[in-house]
Amino acid sequence: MSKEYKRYLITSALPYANGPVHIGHLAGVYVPSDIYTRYLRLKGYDVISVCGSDEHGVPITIKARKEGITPQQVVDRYHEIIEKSFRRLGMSFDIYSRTSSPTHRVTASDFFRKLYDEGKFIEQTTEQFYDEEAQTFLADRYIIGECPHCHNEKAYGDQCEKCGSTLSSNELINPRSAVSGAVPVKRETKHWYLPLDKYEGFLREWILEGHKEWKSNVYGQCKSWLDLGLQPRAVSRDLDWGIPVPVEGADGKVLYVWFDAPIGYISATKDLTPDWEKYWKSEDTKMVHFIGKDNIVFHCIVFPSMLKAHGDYILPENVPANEFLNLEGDKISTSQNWAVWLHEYLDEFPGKEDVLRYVLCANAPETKDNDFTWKDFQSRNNSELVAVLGNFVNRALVLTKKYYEGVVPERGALTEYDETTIEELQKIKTSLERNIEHYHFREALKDAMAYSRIGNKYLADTEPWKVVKNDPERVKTILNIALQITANIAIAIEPFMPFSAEKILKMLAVEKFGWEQLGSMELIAAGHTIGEAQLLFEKIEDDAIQAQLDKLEASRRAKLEAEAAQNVTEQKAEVSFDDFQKMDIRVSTILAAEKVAKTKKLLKLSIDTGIDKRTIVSGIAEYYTPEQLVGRQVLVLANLAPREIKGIESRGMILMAEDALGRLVLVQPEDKTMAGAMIG
RNA sequence: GGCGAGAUAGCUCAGCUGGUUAGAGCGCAUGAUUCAUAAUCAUGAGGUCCCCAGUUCAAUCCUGGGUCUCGCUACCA
Repeated sequence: MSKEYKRYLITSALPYANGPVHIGHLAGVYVPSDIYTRYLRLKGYDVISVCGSDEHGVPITIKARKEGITPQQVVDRYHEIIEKSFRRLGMSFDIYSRTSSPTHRVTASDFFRKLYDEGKFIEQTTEQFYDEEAQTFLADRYIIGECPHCHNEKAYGDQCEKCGSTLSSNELINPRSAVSGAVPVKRETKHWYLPLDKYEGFLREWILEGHKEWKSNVYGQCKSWLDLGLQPRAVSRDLDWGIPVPVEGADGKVLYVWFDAPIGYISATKDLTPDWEKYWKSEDTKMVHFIGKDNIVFHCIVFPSMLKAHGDYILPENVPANEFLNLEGDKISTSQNWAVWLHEYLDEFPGKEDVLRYVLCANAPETKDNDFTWKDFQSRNNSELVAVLGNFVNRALVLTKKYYEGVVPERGALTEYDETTIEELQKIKTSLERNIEHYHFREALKDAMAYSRIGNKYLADTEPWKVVKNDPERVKTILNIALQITANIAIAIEPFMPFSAEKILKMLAVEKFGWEQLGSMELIAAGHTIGEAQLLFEKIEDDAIQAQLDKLEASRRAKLEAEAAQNVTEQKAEVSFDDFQKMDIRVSTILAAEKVAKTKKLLKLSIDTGIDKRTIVSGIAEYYTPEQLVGRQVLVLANLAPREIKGIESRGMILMAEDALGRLVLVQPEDKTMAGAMIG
């Protein structure tokens, strides 16, 4: 696939405007996207990079309701935070737009209308829950009820946050509206569906045959979906926040957020340039979507089907999706406040934008989920950026100041060693380019760092501080070369660390170079006077790292405590003593335990209840191994009606305490007690 | 259990379409050095390339089976 392209269109997943951006977003999408874009620009290509806030959808309306403000106020707030923090990090989007913009409204609306007019949708009337008091249809998220699995009273219609089950609102026990509290009724509503199944053949051909070079995670996911068979997907919703469905009689209906969001790429381009069609409708444009793995289905299956249905637009040439970044061993979680937020980082580490860019690129989850740790952050800063890159640049500059008052010396005859060094230096370029063009940014970054490593080695081997004593002419050549290497570094690191690249240029007192000059030994003329030397990076001490670790721990604990306090369920209805007496709870001993085959959570336990020996199946395999359990005493509700689980008759229930996170802990007598002892 | 992705040095990762002694950075050890932010440079230690079987003259790479990790999904009194 070595097609020649005339221009590039880079898109980065639209951040959802219900919260700020964290390092997971950056490592997965934005840092790689910016590296790629900056590289293409340096090469002088016609390239535009578009992004913007995704501002519609139910979660934003829920957040607004919770805070007692309008959805527009929610998105205004986060749009500003996100845009500003992106800019501060040096994200070089040509435009950062938003889906609540007028252009987008028109674009998305027209897009829908064209497909509608051409009969590309299926219309279907279904029954949905309706809140008669608030006079509105209720999305699954807006319905609260009792979870059929764990009996949590506050389960949502799409998911129970306590036990993690995926639900549909029909399954909820005692459903009620989150809006008014009213009992919802079923009412008919009409929606439009995009028949994805009709595009299966096209997608198969296009992806499975035409794009075998896509990353294995992306290709594999696509294949999986295609093999499972695609279903029509609804493109509208009953909601009052979003883009109205542009069809007569569709009052109260908006475009479903996944339908309108990717069109945001198009409207952003429109806002950027009147020439937007050139980027979206010419086959000689190369479009690349940078996304995280959670977005693969939309960008590889749904959006291409939409574009295909529309007919005027080109398709992405590649979709280099990254995996997820973990933080200190745990999943990044907004709700548990387990994250490093970009805007906070920028405030707490002023002037260290490039350090974050560097670490997130060096550690990007390109092939599998990866872990960000503050210790690694510190180590990469101190032993790579400071010790290798910053140190070399500083050495070259300080030596020049010291020996020549900052005037670039003439280069004389080259030794064989000089020649070898220069050759080695020039070899890097090919690898660096290939790696960036194949989205191997981590490797590309190593290549970029190689210039400094070679520089350090060159100085160590040529020892100008010694040679200067008896062969000052030779030192001129050495330092000239060292300065040329420094200038090369400014080019090579620009896509990755634009701030530092700029600093180097300023210290050298030269203008920005183009990519094609990489490898040249003529970047700075002899006789040129360089500027003041300053440190590119500074060491990060242990206490700064510890402060971050403490902060993480503290914020998570605070969040957990707050949640736990909220989640203490109300006292149940009063029972009589007789009711209680009906329950036969006994101290029992676990005799044997084994995992139930083909399940993740179930253990089959042999129990001595004192009355008899029996089998109980219990869902605690995630918290206890069979070995831990054998011999332990537990409390068992013995006279619970037997129930068959996975083909095993379970007679009784092991009593367990469940914490706010749904973790289970066994309840057991404080001292060893006779099996069969009654609890009462 | 189903689907997808992974499993290579203490850590984080490269290894293109199978081919002689499996690589890099960090960390560690020893030595050199002092221009430089106690930075640098050299050398070294450290690997049953998850396990088993198969295909092949040859397998880290291909095939089959298994184990473990992550994500989605199912089950979860």
